[in-house]
Amino acid sequence: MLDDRKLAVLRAIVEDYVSTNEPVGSKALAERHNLKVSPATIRNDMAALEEEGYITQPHTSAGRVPTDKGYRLFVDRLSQVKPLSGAERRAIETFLAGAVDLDDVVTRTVRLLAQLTRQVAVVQYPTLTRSTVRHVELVPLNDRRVMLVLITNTGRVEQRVIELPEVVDETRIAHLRAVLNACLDGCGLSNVPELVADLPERLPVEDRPAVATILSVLLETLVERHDEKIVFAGAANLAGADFSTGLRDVLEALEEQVVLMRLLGETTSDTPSALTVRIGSENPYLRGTSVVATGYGSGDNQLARLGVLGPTRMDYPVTMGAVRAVARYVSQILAAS
Amino acid sequence: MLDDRKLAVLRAIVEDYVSTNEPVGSKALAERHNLKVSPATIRNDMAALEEEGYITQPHTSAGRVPTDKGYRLFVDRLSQVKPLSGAERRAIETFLAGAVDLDDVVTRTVRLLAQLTRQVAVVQYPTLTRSTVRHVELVPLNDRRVMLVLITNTGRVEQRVIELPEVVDETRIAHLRAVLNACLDGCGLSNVPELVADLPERLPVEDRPAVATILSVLLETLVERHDEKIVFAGAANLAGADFSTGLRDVLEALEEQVVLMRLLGETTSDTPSALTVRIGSENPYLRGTSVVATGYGSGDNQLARLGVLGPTRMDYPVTMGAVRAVARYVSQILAAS
DNA sequence: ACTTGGCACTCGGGAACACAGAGTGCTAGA
DNA sequence: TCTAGCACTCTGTGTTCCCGAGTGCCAAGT
Repeated sequence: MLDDRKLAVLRAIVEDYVSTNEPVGSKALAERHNLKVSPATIRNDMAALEEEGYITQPHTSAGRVPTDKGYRLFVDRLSQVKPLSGAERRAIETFLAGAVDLDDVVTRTVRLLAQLTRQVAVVQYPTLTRSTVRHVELVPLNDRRVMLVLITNTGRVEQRVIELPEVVDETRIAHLRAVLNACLDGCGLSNVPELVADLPERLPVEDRPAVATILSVLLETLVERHDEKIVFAGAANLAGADFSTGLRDVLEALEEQVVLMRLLGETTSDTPSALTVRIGSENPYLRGTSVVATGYGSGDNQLARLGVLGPTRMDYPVTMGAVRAVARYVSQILAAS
Repeated sequence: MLDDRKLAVLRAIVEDYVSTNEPVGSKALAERHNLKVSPATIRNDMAALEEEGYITQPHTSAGRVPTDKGYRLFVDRLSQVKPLSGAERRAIETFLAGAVDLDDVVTRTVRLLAQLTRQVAVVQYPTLTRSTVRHVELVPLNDRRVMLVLITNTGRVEQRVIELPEVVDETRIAHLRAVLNACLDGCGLSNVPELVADLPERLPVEDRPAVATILSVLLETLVERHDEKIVFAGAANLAGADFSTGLRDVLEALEEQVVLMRLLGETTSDTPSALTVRIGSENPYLRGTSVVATGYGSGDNQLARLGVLGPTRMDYPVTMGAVRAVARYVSQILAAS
């Protein structure tokens, strides 16, 4: 049904439309791409493509525009990810290398990605669930308060101030800290609940109320942060583009953690580092936008996801190249630290 | 030059224009506000107001629109801050009370303010400079690495992983921690550099390289975070409004920490908790927007600033009321913790 | 000295209209 | 199967026209 030339025509339409933002007609196609055939022939092919739903015309007697289905075919079969230039790679590397802590890595990554793609970049913080405890710290603030600091192997630090039910002196706090660390050091966060389950029983009875309080806060920390933090950057890049769904909706979605989460999508367990492309109506919310995302993290344990969000009319090969490259570099940085 | 009636006319113009977003004419004014005079009289007053530069007409034979100068007069002399309703107050209180840590307080505050004012809310993190050290923690990660955690009295936690120049065993780390805390506990952050200056000399010579490394990172942390973190929310509220300067510029400014900082302005030392209103061209960048801001923090020590950013055509009394109220509540919350 | 009604004037914005140009679909011929 | 030609259909643009809101000014009234 779709011979090679028709596919070439579709590719040409997508490329032209992406670069010009104007419906593309048969004549312009024949001129710009050397397809070796006349506009009339192209018109026939276009009619076929439209019949199949890959392209559409905004109104009679205007050029054609790719549909979501057309972009999908383009991404799947007609294009290949465009690698970054050497200069860009070096820029990424040096920019990310300057990060001082996890927060900084994430902030730099999201800005970098926004600048590179000229789209809105979205980065999820490394997830807690798959990371392990590196250290638990209990810092006495005064005799009724301690600060709980949880440090993970991904460099993430969670802290909470805990109001104790009774006065507990520092040596007992220190003891508890030692016990906690002995118990949890190096363990996966998801195992923490079961590991601390019998802890109160192994401690002096007079400490139990305090321990119970501390443990409940600890568990709460793990649970609450389970819905992960997500940041974005590059909202200014939305100003130019026009969204079918309206700019307001997009901005609202960006500030809604949950929606953003859904848009980035789940890391598919089989091929975690694969690029996910969701085009237009394939998205759960925000039908008018496309999302290019991928997991990142060192090797086998994927930490979280990052990607960009933009209009369906985007340069997929370049965007995919940038997302993939940034994901690799940030994985590398995180693995090193 | 400007008698009471002319001022009343200006006030009416501002109020009408803010609520309708359309240039307001003499007839409509005479009808809606009971000014007891005829449209012709109002026209004369309007001519005088325009002469003085308080209002302007977009084109001949359209109604009048306030100028920045007009809004300025309105804010300074013709309006008073509108207090929030009881329901709103309770909503603020309960919403902010649920915060678990500093991050959470800031996030909740900025969202709350955005929702309350239907503008873009901006909140600066409590500044480090005026806060004091509550605790310094050194956590050995392995024999060549420690994590430095700095906890301030404002609940802020800074952490850094430090690569040591040589292997240092845990007891020596523990000792150093004790020394650091003895030295710094309760001290203002700005005093830290001088306080630690002679520290290496007071320690065994073999520890000095490690100590020097740790101290340099500590000082770096203080300096680097000196340019404060700023967050915003409610960008979606920009979608409706029209900015003379273009939406893109506003969005860019929002993501540029430095610009945002300048927009929020400095806390004036004499009356730190006063509301600052910058209208249109009074702003350093972003001439087309207005900023309503104020300092927050408990009592005499102001911690940072918060405020909202919107079009010059904004409801100043309501916005000012919301900003003031939120600043008070968040100050209260921070003082309690 | 202000205020008011009347009146002519100005301009923006919407409706109606024509028109050029791009693009298409179709058909007949190579 | 491709190509050339042709008639057709739109959109977008430019033009014109006109209504109406709103103004400025003047002369009369209080």
